Amino acid sequence: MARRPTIIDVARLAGVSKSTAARAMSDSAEVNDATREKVRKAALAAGYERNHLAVGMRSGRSGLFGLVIPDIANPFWAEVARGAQDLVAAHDASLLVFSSDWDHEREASHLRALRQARVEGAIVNPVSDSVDEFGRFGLPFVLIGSSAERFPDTPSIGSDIRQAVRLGLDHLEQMGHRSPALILGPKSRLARARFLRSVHEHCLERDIDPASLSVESADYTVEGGFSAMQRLLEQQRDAHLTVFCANDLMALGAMMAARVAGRECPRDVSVLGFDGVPAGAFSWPGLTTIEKPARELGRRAAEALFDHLAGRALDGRTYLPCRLIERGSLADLRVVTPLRIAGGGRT
Amino acid sequence: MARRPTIIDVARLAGVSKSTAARAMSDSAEVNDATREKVRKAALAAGYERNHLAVGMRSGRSGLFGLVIPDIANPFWAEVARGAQDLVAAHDASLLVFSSDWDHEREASHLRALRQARVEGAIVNPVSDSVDEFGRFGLPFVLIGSSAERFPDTPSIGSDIRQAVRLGLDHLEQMGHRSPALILGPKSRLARARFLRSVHEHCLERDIDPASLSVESADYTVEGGFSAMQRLLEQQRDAHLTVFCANDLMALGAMMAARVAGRECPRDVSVLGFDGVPAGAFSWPGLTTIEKPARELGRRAAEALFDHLAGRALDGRTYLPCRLIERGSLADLRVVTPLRIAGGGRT
DNA sequence: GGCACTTCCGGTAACGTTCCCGGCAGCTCG
DNA sequence: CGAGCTGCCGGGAACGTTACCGGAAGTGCC
Repeated sequence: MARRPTIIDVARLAGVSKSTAARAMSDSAEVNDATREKVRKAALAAGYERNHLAVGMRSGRSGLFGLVIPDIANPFWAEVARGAQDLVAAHDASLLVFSSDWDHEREASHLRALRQARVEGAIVNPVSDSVDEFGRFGLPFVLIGSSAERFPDTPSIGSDIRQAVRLGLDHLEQMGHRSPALILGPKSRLARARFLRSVHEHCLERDIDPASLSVESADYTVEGGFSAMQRLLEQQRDAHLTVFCANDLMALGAMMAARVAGRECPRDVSVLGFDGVPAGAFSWPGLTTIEKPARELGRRAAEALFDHLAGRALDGRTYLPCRLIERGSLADLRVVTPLRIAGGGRT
Repeated sequence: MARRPTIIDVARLAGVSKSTAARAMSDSAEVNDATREKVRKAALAAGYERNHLAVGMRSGRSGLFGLVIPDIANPFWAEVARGAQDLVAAHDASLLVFSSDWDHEREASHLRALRQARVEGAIVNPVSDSVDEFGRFGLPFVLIGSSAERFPDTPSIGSDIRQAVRLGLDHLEQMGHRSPALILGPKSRLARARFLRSVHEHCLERDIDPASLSVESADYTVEGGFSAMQRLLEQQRDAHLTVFCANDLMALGAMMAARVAGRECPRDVSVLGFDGVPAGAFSWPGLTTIEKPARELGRRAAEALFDHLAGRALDGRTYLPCRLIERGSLADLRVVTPLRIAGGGRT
C-alpha cells in the first residue's frame, strides 16, 4: 500500500505552496476562490485526507472527546452514550468511550488515557460521590449523573430526581396509593439521599408521616430488588402492597418476587419503577415507570461541553425533567373508593 | 493553567538529553537502569504524560481503534462494544465508537472520520450485505456479524448461526415440537438465508418437508414480531402453536401478540427466541432463547484485529458457538405423548 | 597497547500540519 | 507619483515525539 498523500502532495499537484493548500482545505478566507477550487480538485484526485493527528498536534485541537461511564453494556448508559455520540459526530469529532465498572482504579486509568490522547474535553460519570482527584483532572469536563452534586463549580447534567419523585408520588396518589413502600439504592449513594428527601417533602405537604413508610435498601440489581421485595412481602401479608423502586432493575426483581410469592401484579401488588429501561416494556404486566431522558442527557452533556470549550456561559447544573410511562404494573385503587362514596348514584 | 510538560522538560529536570528521556519512558533496552529510574522520577515530579498525538504522528501508531456498529443503544451491540472495549483498553489503546443506524451515508462518514483520526484498525459491522466501497477502505479491519460472508478474504467474526439453529431445533424436538413456525428477518438480509438453510438441513435429516413449515417475515423489531405472530395465530387457531423467531425482539413481540389474542404462553403457544437480550429474562414467562456470545464476539473481533496488525496468521472467518438459555416460554409436549404411547402403563 | 565490541547517550532529522511573517502585486487617495 | 492599504501567496518555524546515526566511554582479548 502506497504512502498516504499529504498536503504537500496536494500542493504540488495543484501547483501552489503547502500554505495555500492548507488554507484552501480549511476554508480560510485568505485564499482566492479559483485557487481553492483548484486545490480541492487536486485533493480529491490524490485521495487526500487530513491527518487529524498532525492537526491536533499543531493546533491543539485533536477532534477527540472522551466519555467515561460505568458500563456501556448497561442499557441506560448505552443510551446516554448514543446521545453524546450523536452530538459529537455532528461536530465532526470522535468520541472515545470507556467503561469504569464503578471501579476507581479503572476510572483513573481511563482518565489518564484520555489526557494522553489529548482529548479536547470529557463527559464523566464519577464512580464515587467523594472524589478528590478531579481537582487535578487537568481537562475541561462535564459531569453527568447525580453524583455531580459534589462538584458545584463544574458544569453538570442530571435528571431531575425531585421532579421525578413527585411525578411518581402524584401519580400514585391519583391511582389511590397513599403511602408506598420504598426500595432504594445503597445508603452510600448520593442519589438515594436526594430521592428520599423528595419523598419526605411530598409527604410533609400531605400530612403523611414519612416515618410510616417502609424502606428497604438494595444495590440497584434485579437480585437486590428481589430480596428487598421478599422482606416487604413478609411484613405486609394481606393488604395491597405498593412499592416505588429507585430503579427499573430492582422493580423488575420486585415483580418477580411477588410472582414467586403467589401475589399477582397488579391485583395484589403494585410496582412503580424509575429509569425507563427497554426491558420494562416486555415484562408482564408492563412496568409503569418514570423515564429518565437518557439520550437527551448524553446530548446535553456533549452540548454543555462544547459550550464550555467555546467559552460560552454555562448555567452550572442542569436538571432534565423525567416522564411518566404508564403500563400495567399499578393497580387502580380509585374504582372502588369513589363508587362507595357516590353511594351507587350511577347505575 | 500552565503548559503541559513535555519530554524536554523531563529531560532537563533529569539532566539528560531528550533522546535518553524518551528511551527511558518507552522501556527501551538501550538505557541504563539507574538513568531510567532517574527519568521516571523526573517525569512523575513534572507530572509528565506522553502526548499520544505526537507519538502517533512520528511512529505511525496512534493508539486509536475504531468500532462501527449499527446502534450502540441496542443491547446486543452495546455488549459487543463492551467486549471490544475491554480488549482494546487492555492493550493501552482507546476505542472510537460510532453508530451507523443502518445508514450507508453515515457509515461512510464514520469510516472517513476513522481514517482521518489515523486509527490503527477498525471493527466494522457493514450496514449492507452488498458493499463495494470496502475494497478501498484503506485500513486494516475486521468484520463482525453475518454480513461478513460477502468478504471472504478479510478476517471476520460472527456467531455460528448453523449451530445455533440446530441447537434450537434439537431442543424443540426434545420438548416434543416437531415443526415450528418461523418468524424471520427481511428477505434482503444474508442472515435470513443462513438461518433458513440451516433449518432446511435439519428438516431433511429428519424427513420433514421444509415446505410444510409456516414462515413469516418481519423486520427484527417488536412490532414486526407482533404482527407476524398475529398472522400465524390466524392460520392456526386451535392446535398448540410453536414459533422460532430469528431474534429476541420479534419473539417478545410474538409473545405479546399471543397474549392479546387470549392465548397463554406456554400453555397454548411456545416461543423460542434468538439473541439473548436481557429483556428476555424479565418477560413473563421468561423467554427461552439461544444466546449469541455478544461480548465474546467483541473481544474476539478486537483480538483478531490485533493479531492481524501484528502480522500473525488469521484463520479467516471465525464462528462462535451459541448457547441455549431455558426459561419458561416453551411448553413441554413430551409429558402427554409418551404417556399415550405407554398406554396407561404407569398409574 | 591497540583493536574490536558492547553499552549507553546526545544531536539532528524527520512526521504533517498550522501559524506567523514578509512580500508582491494592484488599488486608492491625497 | 509615492505612501498606504488590501488581497493573496510562499517560506519558514513550530508542535512533541521517535528514528537514526555517530561517538564516547568501558570491557575483553591478543
